[in-house]
Amino acid sequence: MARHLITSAIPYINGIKHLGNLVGSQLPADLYARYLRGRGHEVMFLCATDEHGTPAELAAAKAGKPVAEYCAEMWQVQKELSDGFGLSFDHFGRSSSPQNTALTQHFAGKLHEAGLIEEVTEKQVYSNADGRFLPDRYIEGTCPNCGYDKARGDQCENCTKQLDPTDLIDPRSAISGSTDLEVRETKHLYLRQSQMRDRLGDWIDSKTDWPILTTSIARKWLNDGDGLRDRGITRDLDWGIPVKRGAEDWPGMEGKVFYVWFDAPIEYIACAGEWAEATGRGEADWQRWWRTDKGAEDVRYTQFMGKDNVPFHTLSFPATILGSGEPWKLVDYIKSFNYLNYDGGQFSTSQGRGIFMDQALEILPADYWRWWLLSHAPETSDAEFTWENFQASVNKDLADVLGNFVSRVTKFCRSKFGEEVPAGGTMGERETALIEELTTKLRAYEGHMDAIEVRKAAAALRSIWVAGNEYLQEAAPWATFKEDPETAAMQIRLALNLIRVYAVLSAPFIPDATARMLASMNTMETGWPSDLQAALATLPEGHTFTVPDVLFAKITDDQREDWSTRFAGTRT
RNA sequence: CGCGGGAUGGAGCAGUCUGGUAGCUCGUCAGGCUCAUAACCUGAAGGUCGCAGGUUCAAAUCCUGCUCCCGCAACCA
Repeated sequence: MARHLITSAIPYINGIKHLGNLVGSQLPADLYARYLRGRGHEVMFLCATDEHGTPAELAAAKAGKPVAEYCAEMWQVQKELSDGFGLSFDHFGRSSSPQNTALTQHFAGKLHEAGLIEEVTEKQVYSNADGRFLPDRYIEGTCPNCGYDKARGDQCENCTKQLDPTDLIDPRSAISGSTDLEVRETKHLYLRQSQMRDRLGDWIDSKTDWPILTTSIARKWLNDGDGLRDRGITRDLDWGIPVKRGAEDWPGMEGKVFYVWFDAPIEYIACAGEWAEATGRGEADWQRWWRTDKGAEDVRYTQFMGKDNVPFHTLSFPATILGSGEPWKLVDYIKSFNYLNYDGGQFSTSQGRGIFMDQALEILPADYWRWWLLSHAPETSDAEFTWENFQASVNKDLADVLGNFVSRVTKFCRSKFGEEVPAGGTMGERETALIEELTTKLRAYEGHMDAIEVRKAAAALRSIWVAGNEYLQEAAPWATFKEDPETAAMQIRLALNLIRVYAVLSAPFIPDATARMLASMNTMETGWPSDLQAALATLPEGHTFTVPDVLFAKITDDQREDWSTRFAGTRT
């Protein structure tokens, strides 16, 4: 038994997440966590909401609520949706927690002691009407290059030229539209990542088993241009973690907060503290996951995220940890994902384009989404959601292959033997061959899951399901029953046991269906069936069961067309 | 010369690192079965692997050039 720490990129607080967000981090992380628990490992699976920054303030203002209240409400909403999708976090925390506040300030203090913090005075655009400094992206104006009148302060979307806010002609606030802007001097703290370039580079180079997507993005940032740049870790905002070094005030930094990307990854650690508090545990209980001097040296730490998050997890966060000089656990493996597109374009939170977590659960159970998203996870390139593909995959895999297997076995048994595992008969060559074949397939499934090859794991699981149908076709208990009821009983006994095995193996992908399969098989035996021979004899002769309702109803053409139309536009 | 990912039968993908008769799922067609959610099982047709060169006995796989798609480009997170 090993110990696994798993974190998913923490979703931003400013709204309900879409399926693209879900499949890029939380869902595959959950798959892995459930699998490892199923194999009997000790798992700590953490996630949280990322609550700081300008977008949170603006979203709260739009909702007409104080930002703290808005975040608390949205945390609740996201928590309920993650429960709805069966995301099995040990704790779903908040980056605005007291634990994260203290820890973020602690790290800043340590980095300061190590000489890795630099104070920089810079010029920033201030909007008098909005009463706030504006990030480059929130300044609009006319592009000096192409004349596009909605160019942003960081880049013109029309001609893609990179800009400085001061380049813009007739600049205005993207928030209020006000042109009453001025450039003010302000002081900020920079993390001297450039000092740690070699250490980070060596560390990345040592990760030869990481996905290409992960390491290539990291290397690009390390080597591009002048190399890794220092990064501002503070902002002129009201909502955030006050800038302090440890418990002490930071002279000259009054009224400023840490940059959201500085405190967000630290929440991975703080979240464990929140977990300990919420479950009545002490410091040692969470530190044994995070401090290599306090029991975490045997922990394997795996992070899940979309590709846009990679630089912060391969460079900025490790820079924070390494720079602190303290023995915090560094990530062992980073699994990153490309993007899921929706019907020819991007999912978009800001434009309300695509399917959002709440809408998804309104129309279909979580297992449908979990199965499709995971079996089509954008691992090697961007992937695309289409209703046609979704309907076809779900109907075939879940309804026809798995659901129908459960249905045909249980109904046949009920009609010929009653609702109990039939007695009699002995296994023959065909059964030996089946067990051998299933064992091979199971080892392949385990291999892909261990390697976090999500799509391959889904394909392997599916082929395990298919083997059941192939066996039934060959054994043909409906025919055997006429001349040799004892042998038919053995065949069905095996098939009923196979349902239980399928339930256990499928749990990481479709936990709700697993629960229903186990309930109908009237069993709580969920140990991993490493030894299939033994596992297929778990339900004894005479064990009662019930025929379950249809496990997965098919998606009809009418439903598909209806949803396709309904989700064609943007969310209102 | 900004960086990275991708391009394989109608659709979605694997195979590329470690060259050696192109594989999987869906769809299509044919057959079988009749226990089952008109489900299941078997078989077949269909691709020369974005384009052009090169290396080699042999290239989807290695090298060179090019085209197209997607993302990123550090103060959005």
